[in-house]
Amino acid sequence: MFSKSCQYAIRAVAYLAEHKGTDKNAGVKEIAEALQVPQQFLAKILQTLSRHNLISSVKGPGGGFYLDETNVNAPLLEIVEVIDGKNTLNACILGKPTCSSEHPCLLHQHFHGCREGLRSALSTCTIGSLMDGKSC
Amino acid sequence: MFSKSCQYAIRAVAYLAEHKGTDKNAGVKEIAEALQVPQQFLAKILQTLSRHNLISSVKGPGGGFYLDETNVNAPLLEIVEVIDGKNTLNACILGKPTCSSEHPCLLHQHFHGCREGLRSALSTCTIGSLMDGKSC
DNA sequence: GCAAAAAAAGGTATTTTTATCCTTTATTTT
DNA sequence: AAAATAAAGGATAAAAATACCTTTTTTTGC
Repeated sequence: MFSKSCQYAIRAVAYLAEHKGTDKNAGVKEIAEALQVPQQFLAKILQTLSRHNLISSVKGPGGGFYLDETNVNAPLLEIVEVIDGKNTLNACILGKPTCSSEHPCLLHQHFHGCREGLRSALSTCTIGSLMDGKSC
Repeated sequence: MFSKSCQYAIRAVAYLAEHKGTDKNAGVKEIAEALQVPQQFLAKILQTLSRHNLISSVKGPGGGFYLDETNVNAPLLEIVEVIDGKNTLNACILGKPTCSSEHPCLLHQHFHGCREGLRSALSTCTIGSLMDGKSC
């Protein structure tokens, strides 16, 4: 469903949300250790998120990543779209290019609801809403 | 969600089901062209399915793949398990090793229902039930 | 028996994804 | 100003997934 990059991205953002309010920023090293994921790989992902203004960063001593007041308003869906592409939640589960409600694949109806449920959760749930250990 | 191998596998089996009753067997070439997927890659997948007794095959002229009376009773879930592994429908959507109902990841509850819906469809729907162009 | 057909099997090649390394740039502290 | 810190960026490496090619085995029809 989601690539590892995307999984790491969502989890990293959740980490930032949970630690928002702390005065100090979270460095790649800290996040990677907390999530138990490869540090340099995560660094790339955080760069991408930062470039797309989904998270914020400061360089230098005491620097790291954090969420500003704009970041918290973005829905989680944007993370997915930035990392895995906008089509992730539209793709046919059997990879048929022609799959749609009009020309459903044999699993279409079973998967469609699932996908839309996820999409709506990811659209509704903002990055900020993950603060204080809340779920989506 | 499913690897391409698995997507091709399910679609190929569906093709066999739809063409069951025809007196002639379906060759790799025929199936690959019908599904618009790489022939040699599909050949490997069909081999695997055959080795696991999910489909049947005969070599030589007039040979090819078909479904026998045992094959038709297997649920589609077995295809998924053979190709992508038994854990496919249990894995956490965010890749957290510890994710469970007791320790849910932040998308757990939204994804859980989806996964179980799919699992139940794939368990209920046998290969044979795809004959006559039926869906799951 | 022989030639052709078609799957089985094994190996190789390509592409994509995941992961690491190393240098540069920006910032902060001393 | 110098040193330390941490992200940014570029290039490379390793692994996995996908795709292709060649040979072998089996079967069929002549």
